[in-house]
Amino acid sequence: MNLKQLSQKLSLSQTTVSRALNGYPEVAEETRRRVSDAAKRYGYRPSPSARRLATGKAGMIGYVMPTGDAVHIDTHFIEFLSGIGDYARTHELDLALSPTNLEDEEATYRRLVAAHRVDAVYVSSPTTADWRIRLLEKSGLPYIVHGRSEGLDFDFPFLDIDNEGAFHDATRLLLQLGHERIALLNGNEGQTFADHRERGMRKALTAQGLKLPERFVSRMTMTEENGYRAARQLLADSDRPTALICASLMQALGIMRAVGDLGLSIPDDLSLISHDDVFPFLKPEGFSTPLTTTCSPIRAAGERIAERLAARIAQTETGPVGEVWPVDLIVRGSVGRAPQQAKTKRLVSPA
Amino acid sequence: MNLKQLSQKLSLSQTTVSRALNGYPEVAEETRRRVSDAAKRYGYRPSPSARRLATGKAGMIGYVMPTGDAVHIDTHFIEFLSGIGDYARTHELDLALSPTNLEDEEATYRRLVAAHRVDAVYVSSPTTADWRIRLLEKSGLPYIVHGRSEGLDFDFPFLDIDNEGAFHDATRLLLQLGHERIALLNGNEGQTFADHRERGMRKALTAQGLKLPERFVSRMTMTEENGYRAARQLLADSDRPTALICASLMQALGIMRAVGDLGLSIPDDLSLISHDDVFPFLKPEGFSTPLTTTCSPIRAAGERIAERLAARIAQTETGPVGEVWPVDLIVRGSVGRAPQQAKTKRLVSPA
DNA sequence: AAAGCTTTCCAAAGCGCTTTGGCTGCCCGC
DNA sequence: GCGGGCAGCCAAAGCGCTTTGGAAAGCTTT
Repeated sequence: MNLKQLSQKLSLSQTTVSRALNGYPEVAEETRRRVSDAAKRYGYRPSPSARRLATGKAGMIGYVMPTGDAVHIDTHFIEFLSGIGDYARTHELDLALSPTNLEDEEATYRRLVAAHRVDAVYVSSPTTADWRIRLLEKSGLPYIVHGRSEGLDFDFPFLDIDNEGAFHDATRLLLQLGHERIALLNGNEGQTFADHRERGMRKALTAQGLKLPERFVSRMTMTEENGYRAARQLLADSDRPTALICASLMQALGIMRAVGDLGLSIPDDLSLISHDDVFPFLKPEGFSTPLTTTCSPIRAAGERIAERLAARIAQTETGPVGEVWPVDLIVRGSVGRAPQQAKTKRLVSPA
Repeated sequence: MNLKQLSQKLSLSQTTVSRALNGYPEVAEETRRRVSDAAKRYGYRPSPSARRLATGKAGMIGYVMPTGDAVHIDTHFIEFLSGIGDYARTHELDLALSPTNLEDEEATYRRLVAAHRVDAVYVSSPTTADWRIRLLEKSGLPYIVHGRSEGLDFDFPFLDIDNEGAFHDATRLLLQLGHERIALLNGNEGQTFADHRERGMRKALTAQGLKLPERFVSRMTMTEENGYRAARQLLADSDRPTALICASLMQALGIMRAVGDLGLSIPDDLSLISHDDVFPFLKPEGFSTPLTTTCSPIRAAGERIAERLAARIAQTETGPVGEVWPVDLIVRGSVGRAPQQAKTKRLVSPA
């Protein structure tokens, strides 16, 4: 069933039917109802290709997917993708993936821009002064950055969560509980989200006249393995931290294993807070010691980005609109008062 | 630059230019050369939407991506996707993802089939008597299964690797080295690939008059964590195996960690063979003890599947074509002769 | 030399939608 | 009672490609 057939059934012109269905104003309400009823009854679905040809839109949003040592983004990536898909599915949008290895990444972006096969692009995991953003900005192709980038001399549209605020609040909570030696297991340096989190933590510490010593911060690709390693090292020290904040549940898993291996316990010996991007397969509330988290569903972000991308394609959204989502701090069993021992030790030999 | 403009530059009709570019026979070689030269010079790229509208093909291959607790497929999935993309990129094909949660999976498939928005579909990780295959077979939509399914009453097109042969050969190698207590850390039951691997192993053992006791096989989602757990348990036993075969590098990582924790060494105390799907970020030859693997690049499979899918769309391939790729057994440092101790023990108290 | 093939090209008709540029009534104001 | 404005509809012209149904030219065949 196509437009022509449908319009004949209704004894209307294709124009009117098309307009009725697409919500144009110059059609009587009564007619619009008739049309959409009929469309539903006959199961009419407009052909995407025809629509695309007529409108000149590709009906696709593109993503350059780096494949290679970026494995740590996988789980996040899949979940984010799902969010995009949730929206795309219901809005005549498709998701086109352009895989690339890291060396060809720039070429792949250029091709994407030149070939004009996608209407919009999204960029994930931006780094400081990210060249991809600069490239897209010049190209004129609609885009949105998931995250932020610093050090660029122009503004750009983005969606980010308040990483700084989240880690600030988490740190403050630990301080209120009497912790003074708090360590950070962060993502890699240069990743904006990681830099922001560290900044948030430092601000909270500074507000209490405390510092974050370099031996208490460790930056890494956020895997379980790396979390384990870093935690082992950190906790082996006699002057070990009494609290730990980490950037992903994967790291948290590693940390908890390290804690177990060392015969320590959470939260008695160590308070732990992790950021949680919300994976359906990993629930911090289900951990043996339920985990306190700063929590922001990455999937919802994907959905929102798709929505905004659609708006940018339709030109309903323009300009360097930035959106920062607040992050919830959800307190569960993994945090507690600073252990007495630590206090004592500090009295004996103050920093 | 579109077809019309190009044909005017060449003083030819659109028909001829189109045919020249698409390799139709009724065009003189000389003309074809002129045309493709000009196309290159002017940077002509046919509009996908127009082509799609004219041909009635969607120009897309679809994949229903389950998101949820299937996290263990992530890394494989991304790598496979890259392979598909490698082909798709150069062949006017796009990859459309339809994310779904497990409950809606069937509905998502039905929608995909009904909406007619993709020309072909691929199915991954088939299980025994997989209903998705049955559904697609009925639908008439071209599809290919990555892997196999048993218990269906019809044949279907697939691409699979010789999982049975691979694990058969791996087991035989271990037997030749004198191992008699060999354990298996497999994927989940019901996953065809896992069943095939177990079968291959059993056959090799049976050929030597040996059995695979149930306490020596453990089936799991193939994560590092699960590998670690299973290995800890398996190796804690005084009657522990002298060799281990596992189904993925992730498990192998966990196993190696368990071996380290227990103060054992590879290959002196334990020989280890893993299957390797070949990830760019995880090289078994780079492990501290280089790992012996049965090896088959999953990315190449993705590429081949895209190629065959294209052929099926073009009707150059029809019928239930099955393709089984051989798997290489690559011997590295992680295997050695069975430890003497084991032999001795066995002499004292034979099974 | 006429008829019949081939080879090589072309004009034009779609594919199914959107959108431009009217056209027709009808109501309003004067 | 007449011009202007507006709501509601339509015919037709694309969008850029593929493909059908010739047609012209050059050969071969009888």
